[in-house]
Amino acid sequence: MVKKASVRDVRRRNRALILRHVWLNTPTSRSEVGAATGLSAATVTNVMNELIAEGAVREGGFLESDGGRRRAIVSVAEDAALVVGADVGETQIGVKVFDLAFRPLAARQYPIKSRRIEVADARAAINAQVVSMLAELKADSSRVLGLGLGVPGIVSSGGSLVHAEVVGWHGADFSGFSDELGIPAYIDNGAKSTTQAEAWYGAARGVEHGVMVLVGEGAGAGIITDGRLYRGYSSSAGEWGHTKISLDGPHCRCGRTGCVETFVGASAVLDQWRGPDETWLGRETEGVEAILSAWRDGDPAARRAIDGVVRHLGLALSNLVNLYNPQTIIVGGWFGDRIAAELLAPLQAAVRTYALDQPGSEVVLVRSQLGPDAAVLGAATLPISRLIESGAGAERLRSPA
Amino acid sequence: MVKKASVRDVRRRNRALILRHVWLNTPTSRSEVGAATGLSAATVTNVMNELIAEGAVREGGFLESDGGRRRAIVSVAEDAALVVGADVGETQIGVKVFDLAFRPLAARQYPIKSRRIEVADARAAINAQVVSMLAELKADSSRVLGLGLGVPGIVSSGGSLVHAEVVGWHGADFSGFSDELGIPAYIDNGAKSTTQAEAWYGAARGVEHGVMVLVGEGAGAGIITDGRLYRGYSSSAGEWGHTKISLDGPHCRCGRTGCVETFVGASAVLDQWRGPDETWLGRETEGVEAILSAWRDGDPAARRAIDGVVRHLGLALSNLVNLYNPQTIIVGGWFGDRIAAELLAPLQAAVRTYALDQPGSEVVLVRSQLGPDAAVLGAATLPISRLIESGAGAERLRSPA
DNA sequence: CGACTTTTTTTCGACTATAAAACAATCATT
DNA sequence: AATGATTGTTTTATAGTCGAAAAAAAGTCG
Repeated sequence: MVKKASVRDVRRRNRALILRHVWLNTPTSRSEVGAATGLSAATVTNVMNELIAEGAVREGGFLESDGGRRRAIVSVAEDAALVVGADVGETQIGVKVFDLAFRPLAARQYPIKSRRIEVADARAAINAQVVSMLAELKADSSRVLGLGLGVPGIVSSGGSLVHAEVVGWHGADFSGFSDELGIPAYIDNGAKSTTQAEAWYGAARGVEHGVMVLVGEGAGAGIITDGRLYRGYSSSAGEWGHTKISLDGPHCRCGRTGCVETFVGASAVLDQWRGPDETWLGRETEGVEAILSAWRDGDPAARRAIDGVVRHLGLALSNLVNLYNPQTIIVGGWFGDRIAAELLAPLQAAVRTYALDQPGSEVVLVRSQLGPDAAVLGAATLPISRLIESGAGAERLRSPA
Repeated sequence: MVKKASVRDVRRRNRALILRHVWLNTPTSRSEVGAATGLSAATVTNVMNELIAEGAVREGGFLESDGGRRRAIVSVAEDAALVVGADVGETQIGVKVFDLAFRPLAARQYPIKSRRIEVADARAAINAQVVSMLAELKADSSRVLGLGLGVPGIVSSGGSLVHAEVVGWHGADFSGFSDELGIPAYIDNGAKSTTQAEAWYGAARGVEHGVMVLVGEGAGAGIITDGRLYRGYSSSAGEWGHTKISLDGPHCRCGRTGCVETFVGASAVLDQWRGPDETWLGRETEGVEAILSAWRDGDPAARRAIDGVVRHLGLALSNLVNLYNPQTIIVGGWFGDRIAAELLAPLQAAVRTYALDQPGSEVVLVRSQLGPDAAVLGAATLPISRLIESGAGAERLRSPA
């Protein structure tokens, strides 16, 4: 329900508004912030000087004048702290260290061999990578604002338990993370954090109501509502990959049947092309290039399979259109992006065919822009997002840099 | 995106908070309001006296004391204005006049014979009913705070155009309504307004994240998110009845195939029971009682059909669970309510089978509480909802009563 | 050099909520 | 019946908020 408000809330909100604009448009100026937020120049000056004093924003240099006083440049205090993003994917764990302007300072990959990684192993791997990267950068863990972690499952109980049926995690405990590293940790579903990245820096910039779908081996989605991620009662909203578009259909690795994943996931499509006997494990990307090439050459089996993807994906997306009424659908994921690159127009046509006229005619499909790095980048937005929304009283920012 | 805030917004919000509590808990007292909203006694007194001066709230009488000063009663100024609710259903148009405490003062029904009513006819019928009811009540149209209208379709363009593919309305224009009657009109999708009614007075009271489904001839849904109705980009979100759970399947009246409606709608189920040759037009409710009775008697065909409803409805609901992650699902609509009355437990079991473990285990199914009147009641909440959210500077309330 | 423009800061007024004190009205107990 | 405790409501004083307007700063241009 709506909570009561007081004058303090006004400040918190406007601080967040200003900080957010600086972050997403750095470098900028006070007058620009005023125009963009609608706040008066007086308030902008007032709040900005607070933020500068606290170390979240840096002032320096001027923009050229065109007939008046020069605008003083304000920008993110990029060296005030570090932020770490980590993403547990299906084939690897990626970890990156960024400065506060999201420039990457170090990156590591940790391959997952067995498809099903144990929770303890994942935690240990991430811990080890972070420790070694910080050592390499000669940075103490106290300089790190936070660690954002994207996981391939549902995050519940305030971000400590992870449920990922497809990799065998049932209530995996991630609560001790921050203690072990001495860094505040924030955990979120990987599809959601990837969506957050596209919303800040990619194809979903400025989108108020949108859906991002990630299609790879499996299928996930992130929902943007009023410019924010939609979470639902316990943060698991948007689990599109296991919605059902068929009453029976192929078996899914979640143990059920008819899931979207089993129609549009990469290996499902490859199996449909060459039959289930030929195994693609470990070389799915090759397989996808092969089927696309065969499709371009007019191979009938490839044509059937690709047509099937467009039809099934179009249908599954039309359900999202009817239910969420988005203005934009961003198609991503390594397989989804390949499909979108070749077949965006037919896919959009399929969506409009299956969706109701009114929401269907308004929705526009676009490709994702950030590519495979989005997951780690998105994970790194978690601590920043928290910082901005809290209005940034971050003590960590004031520690010596 | 988030808008800037100022001290005025604080007042608007707290006014809305107080007014809302008075409305939904009338009669109440200042101290109760303070406890419920978290606002200080001083603020409550201050705002409440404004509301009383403006005519939205009435003071009178006292509650018994149990060891202190008596609480002064404050309540909705029920006779300060009238409000009209109208609902265009599939078989009839219902219109009711309420006072501000939602006590019904007059009610009318207008049967729709041809299944497909013309827009002009619907407008004329509603206008005529409203005029005659007001005459009967000896009330001038200037005494009416507003007319809320629920329609069986998508409402766009700020509430003036209605798209209802299944009744043949493509961009039907409802913009002149208020002028003709001299009453401010508010239009919304019928499923949404019904959901609003259950949220205020029925099974969805206090639900922050919920889904209400309405199953009759067709199927609709209203989504509650953070205690408010979810609308999406152009207010059409929640069109669950035409999401697809099958790749081909039976033809739907929307012109597509595989829609949820074609599996769980009343006539679809009756057709499945007795074959498409027996027509149930005009006696669907009889038919439903007949099939339920046959089902209780162990009739195999009825058993198959009812099992099918539970399975298909469970599957279609599980998609909503995965996508919206609700804490509660309210099952309503005339057919849905009958099913829920007999088969709520198996239905919940089916939902949990098909949904992912985590969101599935948390969701609870309940029956709707308000019955068929909810649609008209919900429509009447539209002007009140607007009044409350605006913080109620309503001039209409000050006109002589 | 002076007029004009643009950006930023300062000053001041209008509103808000709340804590604390004051006031009001009741009950319970002696 | 008097007294004190308790509960509800109003008044008063205070701190914090934004924004309009004035002032100041720092340019451009003729």
